[in-house]
Parts: sequence; C-alpha cells; structure tokens
Amino acid sequence: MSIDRRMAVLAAIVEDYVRTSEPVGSRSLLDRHRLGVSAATVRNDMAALEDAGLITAPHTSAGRIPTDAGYRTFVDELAQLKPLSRAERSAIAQFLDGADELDEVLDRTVRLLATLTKQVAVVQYPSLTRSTVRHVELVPMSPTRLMVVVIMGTGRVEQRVILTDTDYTTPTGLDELARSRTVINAAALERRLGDALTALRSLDDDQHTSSSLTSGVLAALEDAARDESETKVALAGTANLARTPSDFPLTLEPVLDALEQHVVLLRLLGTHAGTEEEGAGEVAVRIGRENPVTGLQSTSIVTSGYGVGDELVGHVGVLGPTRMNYPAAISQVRTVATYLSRIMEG
Amino acid sequence: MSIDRRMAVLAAIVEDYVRTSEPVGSRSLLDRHRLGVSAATVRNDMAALEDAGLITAPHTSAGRIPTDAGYRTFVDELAQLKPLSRAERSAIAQFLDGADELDEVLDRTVRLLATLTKQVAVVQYPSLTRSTVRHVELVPMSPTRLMVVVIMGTGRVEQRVILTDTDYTTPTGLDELARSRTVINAAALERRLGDALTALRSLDDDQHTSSSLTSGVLAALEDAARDESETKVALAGTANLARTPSDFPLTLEPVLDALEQHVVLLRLLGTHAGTEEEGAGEVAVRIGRENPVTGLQSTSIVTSGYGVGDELVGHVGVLGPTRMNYPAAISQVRTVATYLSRIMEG
DNA sequence: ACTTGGCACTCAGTGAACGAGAGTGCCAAC
DNA sequence: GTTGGCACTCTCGTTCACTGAGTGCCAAGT
Repeated sequence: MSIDRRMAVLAAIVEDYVRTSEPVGSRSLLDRHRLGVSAATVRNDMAALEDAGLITAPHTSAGRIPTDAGYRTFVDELAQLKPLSRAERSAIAQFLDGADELDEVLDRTVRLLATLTKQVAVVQYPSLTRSTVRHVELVPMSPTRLMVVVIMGTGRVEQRVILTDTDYTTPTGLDELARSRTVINAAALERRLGDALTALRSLDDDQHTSSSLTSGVLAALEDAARDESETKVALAGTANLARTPSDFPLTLEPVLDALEQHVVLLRLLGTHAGTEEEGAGEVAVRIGRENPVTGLQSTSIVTSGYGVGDELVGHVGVLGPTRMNYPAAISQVRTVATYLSRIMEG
Repeated sequence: MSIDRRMAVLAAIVEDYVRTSEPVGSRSLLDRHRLGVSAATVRNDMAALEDAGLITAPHTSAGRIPTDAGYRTFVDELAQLKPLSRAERSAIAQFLDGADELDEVLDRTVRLLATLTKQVAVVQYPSLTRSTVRHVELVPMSPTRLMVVVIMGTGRVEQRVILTDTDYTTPTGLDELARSRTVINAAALERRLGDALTALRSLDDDQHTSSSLTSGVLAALEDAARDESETKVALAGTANLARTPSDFPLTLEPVLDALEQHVVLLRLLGTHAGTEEEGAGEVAVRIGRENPVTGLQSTSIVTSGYGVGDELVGHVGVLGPTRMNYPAAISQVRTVATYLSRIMEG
C-alpha cells in the first residue's frame, strides 16, 4: 500500500469534491483520474485515509468528503498551485491601474478578487502606526468642537473630533490654531505615527509648548492609533455566498453576521501575523475549525499580507466554504497582494 | 357586502400573513380576528378582493396572500402606525447620543435601525452640494501628486488626488501652496459646495489669481460634486436577510448583489425625491415591483429623508421582503430619521 | 505483502399510492 | 346580503418498494 498513492487518492478526492460538491466514491473517482489500480484498491486506501481522519463519509453508503484535516494536508503537501495565466495577470494589472485614490484602489482590489475567486474578498486598510504622517490639520467645527485630520503617506485620512475650552473660530483663536498646527506638524511630519506620538508626548510635557490643544490632539492621535484593531476594511462578493450549490445556505446567517462585524474580520485577517510564515508575500490558509471565530467554522480563509518595501501595512484575503479551490485561491490572493503592494509604493 | 368589511378582511390577511408567513384561509382568519361574520362571508369577500387584484392564491386549495397592490392599499389606507413606546424612543436617543464622529453616527444609525426592524438598514452620507464647506486643505503626497482634502460642515471629509507639474514638496513650493490655500479657502469657506464652485470658477478665470493649482483644485471639487450620485452609504443587517423563514432564499443572491452596488442603493433611496411626498420627515414606501431595480422586485423599501433645518441632505431607510411589518417599519424609520436630523444639527 | 474480483449489505433518493386536512366555490335557504 | 352545507381540489406527509451508488470483507491471484 504505497503511501504516495494514498496521497494521490486524497488529492483526487479533494479535487473532485471541490468541482462537483458531491461526495466522491471509489468508482466515479477512477473515471476521472487514471490511477492504474482497481476500485477495490482505492477502497482500501480510502479506508486508511478515513482511519487517519483525512476523509469522512456523510453516511454509510455515500462517497467520501475531505475533513478539515484532509484539506490541510492537501494544501500543505499536495497542492501544486498553478501560476496565473498571462491574460489573468494583465487583467489584474490593468484593472488596478488607473486608480490613485486609496479608497478606489482598495475598492477595485476587493471587487477584482471577488470576481476572480468567486468568493467573498476582504482587504484591510493600511495600518496607521506603520505608515508615516504626511500632514496634520486642525479645523474648528463649532465654538467648542475641533476636528483633527491626519493624512498618512499611504493616502489614508483619519479624523477625530475633540472638545475644547477655547473658541478657535475667532480671529485670535485661528491665529493660535495656526501656530499650534506648525508646531505639531514639525513634530509629526514624515514620522511613523508611533514615533510621532512619542514626539508629541515630549512636546506636551514641555512647559513652553504644552497647551490644552496639544494634549487634545495627542489624545485624538492616540485614540486613532489604539483603534488600530478597528481599522476599516473593504468587502465585496457577499453575493457569491448565496450562489454556492445550496450546500450550507442554512448556516449563511452567522457568516453574513461575521462579515458585518469588522472587528471579527480583522481578527481573521490579522491573526496569522505572529505565526511562522509572515511578511513579504506569504499566503496563509485557515481551514474550517482552525478558525477562531464561531460561525465561520465551516468556512476557510486565504490571506496574504501586503506592504510598502519590507513593511507590512495590511492584509488581503478571501473567505469561502471549506470546499474551495485552494490552489487557485492561493495564487490569486498572492498575485493581487503583490500588485497591491506595488501600487502602494508608487 | 360592505366595502369597509372587505378592507378589514384585507388588513387581517396582511397582518396574519406578515406574522405567520403562511397563506391565510377563511377559517384560520376568523380564529384570530373577530369579524362577526361567518367563514362563507369572508370567502365571498376574499373572492372580491382577488378579483380586485389585491390578494392571490398560490394554488387552488391554499389560503390567500396579499399582492403588491394589496400591500399598497394596506399601507396607504388601512395601516395605522402605532407610535413607538417611550422605552424604544429613549433607547434610540441613548444609542445615538455619544457619537460625535460622522462615521460613527451613521454607523450606529444603521445598526440601530437594522436591529429595530430586523431588516437591512441603509443610510446615505450627507450630500456634499447641499452642505457647507468648512475647510479646504492641500497636501503634497509626492513631487507630482497633490491631495485635496475638503471638510464639510456635516463632518464629512472628501479627498481627491491631482497631478501637478510643479513640485510642491520644496520650500518655495510649500510657500506657494500656503498662498493658494488661503485664497481658495477665502473663496470657498462657509459656502455651499455648489456656490463655492462658482466662486472658484470666477477665481480661475481671473488672470491674477489663476494658476495650474486653482484649476486643478477646481477640477477635483467638481469631480467630488459630480460624484454626488456615488455618495457613500452605510449598511447593516444583511444577516437578517438570511434569517427570513426560508421564504425566498432562492433569490437571495441578486439582493446581496444589489446591496453591494452602492449606486443602485442610492437610486433606491433617492428616487422618491421628486415624487409628491418629500422633505421634512415624510416616509416613502416602495413595494415589490414598484421598485425600479431588477432583482429587488420581491423586496420593499421604506425610506425617509433627513436633514439640517429645512435642507434635505440625505436619506435613510430599510429594505426587506414585501412581507414586512409596514406600520412598525414606517414608525421606526421616521423616528430614526428625526433623531438623525436632530443630531446633525448639533 | 499487495492487489483484485466478487459478493453481500446498507442506505439515500425516487416515485407511486393514499389518506388527511385545509381551503375553495357554489347553491339554496334564511 | 349572509349563512350553512356540500362537493371538489389541491398540497402535504406517510408508507412502501425499488433502484443504484457505494462500502467492507474475503478468498484468490501475482
């Protein structure tokens, strides 16, 4: 009983099941894959695979379907990802070019990834702490409220409203505002948000430069940085969930629910940070119950980081049923992440 | 055959069907509503209602369900909307207070409305052209790219990137930028975006003040104003769609699709602008096929405008199956719209 | 020591037959 | 205009038998 063939059988089962979404039996498997052995042999292998916990039978007399562990070993050891066709690559490049607005870039990215994979696509907005501050602007909204607008190097714009004692809408107030603006910008400009924060803190400690304003702005920026975990995400392709062959539409509600909880999504995208593979363009796959989020335990997530230079600033990924075309999804996510990184450089 | 009773029968059918989502027959109707007549009489009335096209029978021997037209006359003439309980009102107020960020206000609004109605809730970001410009900021992103940031009175922030010949990252460039900023702000400040645009145009025509910069900024703002039709929307409660009693989950895909096409959503929210009822806090209801969007023809939409003072700046609404609790939805949408308007004032 | 053909067995899915129940339409009487 | 009654029509759920795909295992073959 060669172990190679047993793995070949597993691979065949996964592929067939992904394509047909129906349990695959020994005979129908032989129809498609020339394994050079008889059905009985395949049955023996299947029994072994089942003992190993890699496949399972929905009921006595149906075919087998892969378990989460089965998909896992398929992804880790068997899948050979076919690179995208030249046509696909150029389509990606063409589609993502011609957008210079950050919002538009990310919007196009998710839409593209969603249609490419026919799954739900998610992209995380570039992290604040790791990108540089380009400009800080202070705008009085009302006598008591002041809006702090931070513009980051990645093009991301973040705003916070703070309450003030002073009325900055008056001429003298505007003057003071202008002074503070220069001081603050001098301290923060071209630094990473994290570094800018420490600079501002020392500024605020200093008697000369401190004011209710600097501490307010500092608080606003700290708040923005702390909300890292709540960074925005862009999302597309939810309709693809409903199209899946009436497979698990019963459990569709919790999935939609999770997709709306952006915090949850971010945890999904980000969690693999910290595990072994990470950084440049490595793709992480989380399958079924490996997934920490309840309600998404019959879905898989394929993610990759993207970033400028060697700095990781965010993640992209797709989410779909565990019965997913992993080789294709992995290639597609990786490629899109690469292009996204490239665009963020420009 | 009193026409009042016929209408009472219609109302009873609508109410029962909304509650049970099952066709309602003459007998089971009598169980719940004391109409003081016999089943046979009700049957006669039903036959008349069916002739009038207000109800229909799914098949020969099932009860009746309302048609779109049936819901319409129910909403227009029969429904008496029960005002919200004091508890509900105070819950709304409490939930919406404590958010000063525009994003957060709208986010809370949709979430609230979604849980309240158990439907999908949508809110349109406040219109640009109708609100006032609070500040225009110019930030160089790279030697050739300049970001124009517009901050509106409603707290909305809009950004556009423009390409420039001049390199504004140099000291002299920054100087020139500062000058232009003052000029532009002087022209635009505290005006409606529409008015600000005309002011800027005349500025750009004038030889003295014109520059490649002003025309670039002008173009960016015009672009922002033109994209009015593409204004952002906030969305919540999609999971509620999947929870509906396995009624039309077959057609769920096009609905999810439409929800992702924000342009489509805006058309839905906005279209009733222009019809008779409009303005202040009037609620519009669009039922089933009255709906212009294909794919949403078995859903109903309940919308209301909201605004500051007597200015209408956006719409808010819910979307759900035609079998919807209209009286409740209408009250809830109206109330939320009112509170939203109030908050935008502050 | 594997592999293979054969055989008995299991079980989901399908379709026919059938009764029950809900509901309708119509009619004659009130 | 209302009502009770009655015949009729469907859908739905159940039962039953049958088919077909698939399995497990064993004894024979290489």
